[in-house]
Amino acid sequence: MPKLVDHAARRRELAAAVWRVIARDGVAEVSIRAVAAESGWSSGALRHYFATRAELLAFACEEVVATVTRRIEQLQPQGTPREVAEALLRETMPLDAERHLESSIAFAFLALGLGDPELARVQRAHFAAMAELCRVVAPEGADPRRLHAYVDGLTVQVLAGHLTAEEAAAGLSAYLDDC
Amino acid sequence: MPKLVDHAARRRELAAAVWRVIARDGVAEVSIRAVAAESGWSSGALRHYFATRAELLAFACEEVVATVTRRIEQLQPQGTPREVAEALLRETMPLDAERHLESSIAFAFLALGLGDPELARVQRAHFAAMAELCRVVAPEGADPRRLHAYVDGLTVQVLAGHLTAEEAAAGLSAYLDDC
Amino acid sequence: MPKLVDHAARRRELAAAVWRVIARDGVAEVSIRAVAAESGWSSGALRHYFATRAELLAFACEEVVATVTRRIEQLQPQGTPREVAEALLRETMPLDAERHLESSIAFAFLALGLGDPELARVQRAHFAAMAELCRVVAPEGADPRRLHAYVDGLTVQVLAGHLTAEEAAAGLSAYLDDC
Amino acid sequence: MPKLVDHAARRRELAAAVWRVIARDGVAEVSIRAVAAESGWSSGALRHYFATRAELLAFACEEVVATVTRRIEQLQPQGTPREVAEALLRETMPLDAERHLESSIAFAFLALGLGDPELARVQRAHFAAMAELCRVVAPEGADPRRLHAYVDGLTVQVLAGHLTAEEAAAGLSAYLDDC
DNA sequence: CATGAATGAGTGTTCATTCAT
DNA sequence: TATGAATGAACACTCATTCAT
Repeated sequence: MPKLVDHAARRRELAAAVWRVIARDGVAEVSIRAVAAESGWSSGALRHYFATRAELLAFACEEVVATVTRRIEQLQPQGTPREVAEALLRETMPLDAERHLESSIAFAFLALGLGDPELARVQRAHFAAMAELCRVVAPEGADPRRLHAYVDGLTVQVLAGHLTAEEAAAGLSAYLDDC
Repeated sequence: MPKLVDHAARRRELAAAVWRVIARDGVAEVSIRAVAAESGWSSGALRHYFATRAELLAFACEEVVATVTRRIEQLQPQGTPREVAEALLRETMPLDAERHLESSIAFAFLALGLGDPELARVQRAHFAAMAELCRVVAPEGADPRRLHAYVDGLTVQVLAGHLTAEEAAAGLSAYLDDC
Repeated sequence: MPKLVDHAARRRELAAAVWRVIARDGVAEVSIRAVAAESGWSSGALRHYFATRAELLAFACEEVVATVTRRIEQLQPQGTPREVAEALLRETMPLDAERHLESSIAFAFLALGLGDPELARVQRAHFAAMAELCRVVAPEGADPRRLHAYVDGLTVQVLAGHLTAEEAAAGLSAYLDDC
Repeated sequence: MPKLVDHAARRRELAAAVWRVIARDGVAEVSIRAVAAESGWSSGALRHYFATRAELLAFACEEVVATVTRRIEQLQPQGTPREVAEALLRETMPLDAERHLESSIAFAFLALGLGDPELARVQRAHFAAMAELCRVVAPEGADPRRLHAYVDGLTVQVLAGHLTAEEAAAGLSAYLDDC
């Protein structure tokens, strides 16, 4: 009997290594060798779990989105609709170190995806999920699409260093107040 | 008598070649060779104007920002404050082919810049200029920072294919109406 | 009770997989992995029957020769000596799909064998067997070595696409007529 | 002014390195790195003269054929038609070290060419040229195609180690005598 | 100023081989 | 016996950079 490996778990482990490389060195530095070194496996070993670099990147991108989605689905925020909306939207924004990492990875893939149809597909699904979330949580009378664009704008500005996390959080809070 | 070359003009010419490569093949395909071929110069010739690839990229990024800035400064839109605001902000958004190209280039650099301090510096200047523009044109009583984030969010969503140019333009118009 | 495996049969089965790979993809594409996939066994399983890739190739080469030899030995062609000669020699030439496959495999190994002593040994035995066959079937008064060289020349020219199977067959027939 | 290199000469120089690798290590050992090492250039340098490995191989193959062809065209053998025929045909056969090298290279490419259309094209041209030569020199009443096949058969048997150079030469001589 | 030759390290990918299970 | 996980070196090819001319 051969040694058996949980492929799905190993793929997630390798995707996490991709994230760490992106976070530390930037998306331009993601190479098979760099991910192998980061994960502690040999470069050949990655081949058992991802046939190509593109497949690895697509999965790593999908996993970021899935991670955020899972977290939001498991949250059962209590409170007024206004409080629920703020709690859920904050989960998607780069307001602490972990969420900043997630957002910067998703953002890096976004730029990469401009030239990669497979990544583009994953990302459109991501935007659609965010649009749906905004539709659900937007206060009565507020335009969920405007909310979505505003949240995305805050996110970009935090990632680019134009806003601090606190400024973005305050912006969101004020926006919801004004609806 | 030495041959005299207009360094600044040549650098702009090469930056334009960078843009064309990004637009056609994606930011991952920008190499010295590709830019040399696109510009019609030899790869060695680029060395006289940019010491390294990083320097070339930083300048190409700076030039995108400068181009948008110059265009806005030269515009003298007529009409009500509301009309002026919309006209100027539309100039910064990917609403036609030329502006879409500019925005996607700036956006590509943005993702790249997450791991490159020099690019990050250029981009922060860009955000600061946009913030200033929003401060100037925002309707009385409206929060210019909220406007800025909203416009950036619309831009990202168009680039990612989540919104069409028309939807983004309509969003901006409605937003200004509501202020 | 241990599981019993007919090693010789398994080795022949794997050799046949090698042939199919050569026929479909060319000799340069013969890898352990490709043969494993083609045969339906795991790559590790091949290790029990062939210690190295070179050993596998040598056996696959030997088997081609042995297959042709067995077929010829089992034939009991009827007719005049002239008819017997033609029938047996045609068995060795790439005149139909199956024999073309055999010949092209033997030929591929021949080129490979120029740099591999083990393959070279197998191939010299092959030439010796063909020489013996020609000695037996050559018409009285005809030089069996000349016949052998002529048949080999026809074979090469068919494999290289210089002659069609029909032209080669006609050449052989005319040659035997002229003896 | 840049350093200028005679591209055609450099390509021939690199093709010769390919030949030496084939002669010493076999056709399976021809890699860009091996040719680079054999030629004394860096692997990157080869890229200036051949865009891909396939291009390098095709040129090296073409050059073998061209070398033989040039040598035959420059020969002006004296004597009877019988003597001229023998002299020219001997030039194409592996009867001395240099010609053995040439033939073994051409032969190695032949096996490779079974799976490479570009090489196959070069080789068909080679066979056509040989067929033409045989048509020109074949004694009156002799079948030039039979002569061609016989010469090719002798060549294969020498390369495979089945015949010595002397035996092949004697075979050719006797064949021409018998026409 | 401009060229293009040259380098050598880098890329993704493939591979034969080893080995614990 | 058989599996498939794992390694690490090899492959073709691309690249930024250097430099003699």
